[in-house]
Amino acid sequence: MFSDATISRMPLYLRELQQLHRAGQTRVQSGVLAKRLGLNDSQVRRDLSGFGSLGQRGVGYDVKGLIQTIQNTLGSDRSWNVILVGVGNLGRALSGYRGFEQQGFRLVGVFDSDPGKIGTKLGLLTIRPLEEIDDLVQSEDVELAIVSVPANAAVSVAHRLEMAGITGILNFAPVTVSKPQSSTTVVNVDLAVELQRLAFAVMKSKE
Amino acid sequence: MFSDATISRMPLYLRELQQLHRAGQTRVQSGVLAKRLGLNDSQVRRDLSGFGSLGQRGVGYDVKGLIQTIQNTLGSDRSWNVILVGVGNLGRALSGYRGFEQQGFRLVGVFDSDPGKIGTKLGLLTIRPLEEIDDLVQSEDVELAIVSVPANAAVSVAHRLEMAGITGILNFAPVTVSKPQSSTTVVNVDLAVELQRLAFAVMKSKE
DNA sequence: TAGATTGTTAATCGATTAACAATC
DNA sequence: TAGATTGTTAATCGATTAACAATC
Repeated sequence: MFSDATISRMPLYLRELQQLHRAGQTRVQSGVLAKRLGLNDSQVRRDLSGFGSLGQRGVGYDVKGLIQTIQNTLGSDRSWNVILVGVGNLGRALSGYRGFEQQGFRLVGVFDSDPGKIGTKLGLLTIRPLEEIDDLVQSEDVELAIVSVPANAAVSVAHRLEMAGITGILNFAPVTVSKPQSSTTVVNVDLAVELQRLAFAVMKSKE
Repeated sequence: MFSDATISRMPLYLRELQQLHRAGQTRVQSGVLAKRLGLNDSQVRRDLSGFGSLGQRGVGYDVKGLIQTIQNTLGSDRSWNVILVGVGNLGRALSGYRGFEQQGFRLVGVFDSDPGKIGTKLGLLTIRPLEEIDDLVQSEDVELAIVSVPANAAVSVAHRLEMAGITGILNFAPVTVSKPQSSTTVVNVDLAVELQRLAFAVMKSKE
């Protein structure tokens, strides 16, 4: 139904649509969305056509209806329980990141291996040892985990999460966590890699 | 010479090669790199072939030599001066992120619009008002900026950075900053979008 | 030499884009 | 009706992969 490329653009459409909705817009055209996201208008129509005929020719798309359809189809109408593993600088910032809860992600547990951190508070939550991951995943029906541990710990943490029944991992550790045989989905975000991508793209554009 | 897709994988190759180098490995094969990054071995050879014939048939690639070639070609043998604009939770975490300096990125200035923050310290640097961006970009030859301001400020900040002569922006604000007509390169990283991509991919895999 | 692995071509696959009939 | 914009097809473009000769 939807290609991987289309799926990965859906959160962007959703974000723009929600912004338009907040700004009081009731309709939007493919060209407008395309411009805001730096895409081609054909691409936007093609991406959205997967939902069926939602637009009105000559008029555009209904902002509210489109938001609801995307959310319904892709599961962001409900909330997801999330845990955070690794409470360093980045982990702390991620735990307080407003954008997550705004999209229906509920942080229900935070974990670290450092005995000095265990038992202390992070926001409203108490930092717990990794050994308690299984229990919480069971009791709270946790599906997603954010991993911000050091590189050398990431693979074993990912394995533990998988064993605990986590179905999705957002990995910020500077290693590619990919388990080809497993059913756990992983999205890797390496901040240093992103900055280097920028630098490389700048170099290339200067040629 | 290099496709965009290849360029965006280069930081990943570099990261794995540096890890192998630290671990004392002197040689590596395309299949090994592929496995670590979840890629196809043909793809790795094709990506690396852009540098010329660096491998030895029957043997593999020289780890150290490959690192140096990538760095030389793509400008990560030198250091880049970087500024940070927006000192919230995320900005603070980014300013202390070890991965940046390890790859030759030097944070030379931090800026915020909040008078309450201006003049206070962030690590070794003093937070300054946005008005001083131009001066610092000139005096320190700054090429890259990390933007972690609220969504509504991001576009005007990006514009200011562009005017100041910044050539690359790593944008963490939840808006797509793209200036089609400008020569400034932008890489957008929206953390909420990444988490949602994960959730959508999980939904899709469950179908 | 035999085995391994690269470099590179050609085939495949998937994603983007242009174009336009359908229709609001 | 005239103008605008969708939905969808067909064409294009680019990226991935399989395969294998070259060669260490």
